Amino acid sequence: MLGAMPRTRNPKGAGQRLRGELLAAAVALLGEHRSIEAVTLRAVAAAAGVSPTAVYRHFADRDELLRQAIAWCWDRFDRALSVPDTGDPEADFGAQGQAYLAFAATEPGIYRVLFSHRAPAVADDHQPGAPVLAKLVDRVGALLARRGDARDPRFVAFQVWTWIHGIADLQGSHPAVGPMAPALLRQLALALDLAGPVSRRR
Amino acid sequence: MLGAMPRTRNPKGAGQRLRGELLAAAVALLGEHRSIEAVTLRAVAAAAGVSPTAVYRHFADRDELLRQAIAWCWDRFDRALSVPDTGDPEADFGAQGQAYLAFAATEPGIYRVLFSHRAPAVADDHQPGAPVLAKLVDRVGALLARRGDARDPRFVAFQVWTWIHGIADLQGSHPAVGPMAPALLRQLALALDLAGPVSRRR
DNA sequence: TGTACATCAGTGAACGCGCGTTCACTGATGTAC
DNA sequence: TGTACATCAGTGAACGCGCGTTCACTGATGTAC
Repeated sequence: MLGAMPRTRNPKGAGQRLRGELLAAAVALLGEHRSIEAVTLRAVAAAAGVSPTAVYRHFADRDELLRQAIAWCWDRFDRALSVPDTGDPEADFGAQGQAYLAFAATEPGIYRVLFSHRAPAVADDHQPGAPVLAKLVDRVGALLARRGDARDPRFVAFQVWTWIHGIADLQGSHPAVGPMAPALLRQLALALDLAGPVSRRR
Repeated sequence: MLGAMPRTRNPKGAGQRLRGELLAAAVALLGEHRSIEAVTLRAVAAAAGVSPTAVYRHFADRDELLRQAIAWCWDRFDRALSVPDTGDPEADFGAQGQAYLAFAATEPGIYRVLFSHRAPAVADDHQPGAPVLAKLVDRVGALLARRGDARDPRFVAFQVWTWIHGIADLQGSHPAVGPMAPALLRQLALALDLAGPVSRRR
């Protein structure tokens, strides 16, 4: 890929340019290998068309390089999930679900890496996925309020999240799930009484 | 662990004993590292208290050792899912769901490894998880029949599977999901009309 | 019963390789005079 | 305008390490005579 062309050295003030190229290369390799450990500093450098030692001008070590690459992935995921508010909570919820599954379908390796972390014993706020989850809780809260549904938004949000995560994760590894994903998403909203006629639950 | 004690050499006819010990060690390491690539032949040998070369008496190479270790994991998972048929499909379904989540909770690393494979372009029957899925389709079929529910058992089984996989996977990485798992499982059956009063769906 | 020997479980040294990291360096370029 | 120099992007050789795999071997033990 990038390593193929000889790559012209950056001009004097533009040393930061390589930093971005290294991060982009690391993210690409994370997606390809679907794993953090399999991404080597030397491979990232080679993909950016640069010698391994050049990496140390921008990152303290391999660990920092990969930590920042993963942070960049979270950022991309978070941005992919930012669907505009149209004032129709039901439609917005569906759009966000589609955006979630679309990201996981387009970047299955990266999606897997994002959720491959071991459970750290920290508060929910420090979890890397916290902004994503918060976004979901808000959306579900707005939707329940609009529908006059008295269920706990947090619990319902976890129902939505666990289910959509299962669809997202399996569509990347089980061939039958991918084509089913849109139907599964539609039925998810119905089964959880988040779309269609307001039901008995209050 | 095993490597600590000096280990007495197996008697003449019992060369196969080491084979089992190596597989057990490999499975343990797979669970610890939550990844296939991170498990080295040398580490497996050391855990079994044996020199690296001894592995080659039982497996052609590292690849075969790990392939067989993973097959053993599938077998364990499949056996964990074999809950007895009591004649009450509703209760059996709940028991199997609990068994599924219990396995993933007890062996989160192994569960993750089992579902970490890239999607191979083969028929469903050759998928490693095929027996598990087949078991689920059967159970769901029996349950729908008993409840006089005309939905497609295969589709409902995929709804169940994606959701339960999401719960199982996230309980191993997100601290808030674990304690919620039993409640999520109960509500799963209700939301999908697989428990409680038979609803409008036919 | 005693002994020679084939069998068999497992060892240990060695290989080439890719890894992360260090260190001293090169050479183009903007800037000060 | 010309030139010396400091700055800065990036290199290349070298290190110690753990990896998978090979090869020739060791030494205990069951068995045949």
